[in-house]
Amino acid sequence: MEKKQNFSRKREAILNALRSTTIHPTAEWVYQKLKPEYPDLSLGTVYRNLAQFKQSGAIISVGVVNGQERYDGNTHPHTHFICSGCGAVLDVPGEYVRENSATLVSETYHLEVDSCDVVFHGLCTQCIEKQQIKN
Amino acid sequence: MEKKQNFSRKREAILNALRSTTIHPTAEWVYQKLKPEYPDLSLGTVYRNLAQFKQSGAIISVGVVNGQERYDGNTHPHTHFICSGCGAVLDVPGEYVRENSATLVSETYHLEVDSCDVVFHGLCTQCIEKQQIKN
DNA sequence: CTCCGTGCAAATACTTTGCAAAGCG
DNA sequence: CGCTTTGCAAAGTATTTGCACGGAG
Repeated sequence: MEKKQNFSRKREAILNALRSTTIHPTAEWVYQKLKPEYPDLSLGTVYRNLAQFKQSGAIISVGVVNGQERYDGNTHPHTHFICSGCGAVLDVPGEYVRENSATLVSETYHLEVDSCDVVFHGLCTQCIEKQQIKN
Repeated sequence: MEKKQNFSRKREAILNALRSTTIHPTAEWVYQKLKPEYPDLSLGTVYRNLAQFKQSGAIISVGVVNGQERYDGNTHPHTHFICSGCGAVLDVPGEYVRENSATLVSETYHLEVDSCDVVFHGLCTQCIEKQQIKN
C-alpha cells in the first residue's frame, strides 16, 4: 500500500527548482532560490523533501562535494565531472563504461549491481584559466 | 621548498592501518583500531593526518558514505562497489572504463581531467542474503 | 631553542528531528 | 475531521580548529 501524499506547492517548487537547472544544487541553493517566492520556506522542509524525492527516485544524489550533498533532477543515467577547484558539478554527455560491466561485476562477485556511476575529476574551464593567471 | 616533517610513530601507525585493510575505513575506525595501542591518541590527530595524507597523495578518498568519509590506502586507480544496504565499500578488480575516456572528455569539453572514478552501487552478498530471509 | 606533532575541548558545518500549528481533501 | 506538510528551533553527527604542552634535533 502506497503512502498517500498531499499536494504541496512548496514540494512542487523544490522539484521544479531541481529540474530547471544543471548545476546540481545543494539543499542550501534550493532554499535560497525559492526563498524570495516563498518567504516562509524553511531549510528543514527543503531537506525533508529532497530526502523524500531521493528515496522515491524522483531525483538522485551526485554525492557529497566539499561537505555538501549535490542533487540532480535528471534521473537518466549520465556521467558527471567534478571540479576540484570550485566544486562545480557538470554533466558530461557520452557513454564511458564498457558494455555489460554491471552484469559482469554482478555475476563475477555475487553482488546485486543496481547502478554504475562514472565521475571525472579535475579542473573546469574557468579554474584552468584562473590557474594560468596565477602562474 | 618542501615542508619538513618530523617522524611520528602515530602518523606512521595511521598510514599503516589504512594500508593493512581493504575495508576503506572511516576516521573513526582508524581511531578505534589504534586506540588500544596508542591510548592517548586523539580523534583530531587522526583527522589531521588523514587530511594531510590525502593532500600529499599518500592515500585517497573514496567519497562520503552515509555521512562519513571513506579512505583508501591503495592509491592505484581501481574500481569500487558500495553496498546501499550496509555501507560496505569493496574493491572490484577489473577495468570498466573505455580507453581514452579521460583524454576524450578533456579535449571535447576543455577540461583538465585528472582522474576517473567508477563506482558500482547495489547490495553486497551478505545484504542479498539478509533480504531473502526477510521475504 | 625552535619547530612540528598532539591532546583536548570548543567551534563549525551540514543535516535531521520533535513538536505544535496550518493545510489539503 | 484525519492525515500530511511545514516552520521553527533544538538536537545530532562528522569534521575542523585554537591553543598550550611535549618531544626531537
